[in-house]
Amino acid sequence: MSLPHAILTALLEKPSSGLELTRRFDKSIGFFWSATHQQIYRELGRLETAGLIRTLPQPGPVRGQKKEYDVLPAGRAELERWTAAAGEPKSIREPLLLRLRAAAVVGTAGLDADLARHLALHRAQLADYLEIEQRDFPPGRAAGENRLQHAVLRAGIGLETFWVEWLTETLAALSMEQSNPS
Amino acid sequence: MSLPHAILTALLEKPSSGLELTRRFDKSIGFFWSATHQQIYRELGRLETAGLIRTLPQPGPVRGQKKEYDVLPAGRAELERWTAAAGEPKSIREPLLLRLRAAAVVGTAGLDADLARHLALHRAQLADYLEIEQRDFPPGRAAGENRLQHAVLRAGIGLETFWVEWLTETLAALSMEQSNPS
DNA sequence: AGGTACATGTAACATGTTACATGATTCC
DNA sequence: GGAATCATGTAACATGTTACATGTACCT
Repeated sequence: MSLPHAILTALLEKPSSGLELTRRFDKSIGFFWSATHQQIYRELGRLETAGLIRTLPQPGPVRGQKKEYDVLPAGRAELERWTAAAGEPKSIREPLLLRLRAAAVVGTAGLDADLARHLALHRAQLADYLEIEQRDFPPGRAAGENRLQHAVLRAGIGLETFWVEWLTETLAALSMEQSNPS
Repeated sequence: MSLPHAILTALLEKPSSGLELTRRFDKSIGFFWSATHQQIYRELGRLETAGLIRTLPQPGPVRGQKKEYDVLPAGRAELERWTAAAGEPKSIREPLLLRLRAAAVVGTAGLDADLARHLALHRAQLADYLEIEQRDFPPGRAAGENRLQHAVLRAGIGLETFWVEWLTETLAALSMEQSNPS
C-alpha cells in the first residue's frame, strides 16, 4: 500500500497531472519508489473515487487533455495516519544475489560481465546523487527545515556506495576463482 | 522472473518438497528472496507442467502426502541461461524512505518510534549474519570453493550495516529537529 | 496533410498477498 | 477420538508489467 501514499505526497508537494507525476516518479521520487504511467493513472482513478483527491475544474473535452489533481482533507489525513503507522521492514529482494547463488551451483560462466555492468551503473548513480547533494545541501549551510530530504538522499548515497564496494570486492573474488580454481 | 529460478537453485542444492522449500525460503534463501508457501506450490505446479522439474515417484494418495521434486536437465539448462543473462539493477523500493518524504510534508509526529523499531530489527539481523559468518567462514580457512556463498553473505552484512548507520544518523537528526525546530 | 510531442487511458497478463480448506500422522 | 503438527492446495484479491489505443496541439 505504498503507491497511493507516494502519490498523495507528490500531490501535496505540488498539484499535478498524471503525466507530470510520471515524470516526477522518474526522477526524485523514483529514487526509492518507481511507477509506470499506467500504474499512476489507475491509482489516480481509485484515489478520486475514494474521495482522497479531486480533479481541478477544467473546461472542454477530457480525453487527450491535461487533468490536474489536488489532495482533499481526507487524503491528507490518510497520509498522516500512514506516515505515523508502523511498517515491517521488507526483506531484500535482489535478483543479482539470487544469480550469485545459482552460479554457485551451475557455474559462473558469463556472470562477471554482468557484474561489471552493474558496477558501472551504480557508480554513475552514486555520482548523480553526490552532485545533487553538493548542489542542494552544501556543507556551509546550516541544515534547516530540509533535514528529512537530506536524510533520504543520504540513504541513496549510502546504498549506492555499498553496491559499488561490494561489486568491486566480488568481481575481484570471482576473477581469483577463475584463474585459480581451488 | 526470479521466483522460478530461486526454486530451481534450491532444488539443485537439494531435492525437496513444497513445505521444505518454504522453510528454506524462510532462512538462507529468504535473506534475498522471500516467498510464501502459496507462491511456492503454485510455481512448483508451473515448473512441472513446463517440464523443468519432476515429482519423484511415490506410492499411495497425494493430498496431504509429502511430494518431492527434483530438477530435470531442461531445468538446469534454463537456470544456466538465466544466470549468465543480463538483468537490469532494480531500483530501490523502500516504504520507509517514502514515509520520510511524506513526513517532510505532513509532519514527523510518531515517526521516530518506528525508526527506532527498525533500527533494533536491523541490528538483530546484522548480529545474526555476523554470527553465521564466524561459524561458516572463519578467518583462518583459505576461502575455497564457497567464495560465492561468502560474497552473498557479505552483501547481507553490508546492507544491514548501512541501515544501522543510516537509521542512527537519521534518528539523531530527527530529535534535533524536534527539540530545536528552525 | 503528416509527423512529433503531449496526454490519458484499456486490456491482458504476471506476480505477490491474505484467507481459508482439506487430508495425513502422531501423540495423548 | 481429539488436538497438534505436517503437508498440500484453492480462491479472491492487490499490485506491478507489457503492449497497445486514442485523442490534442503544434510545427513544417
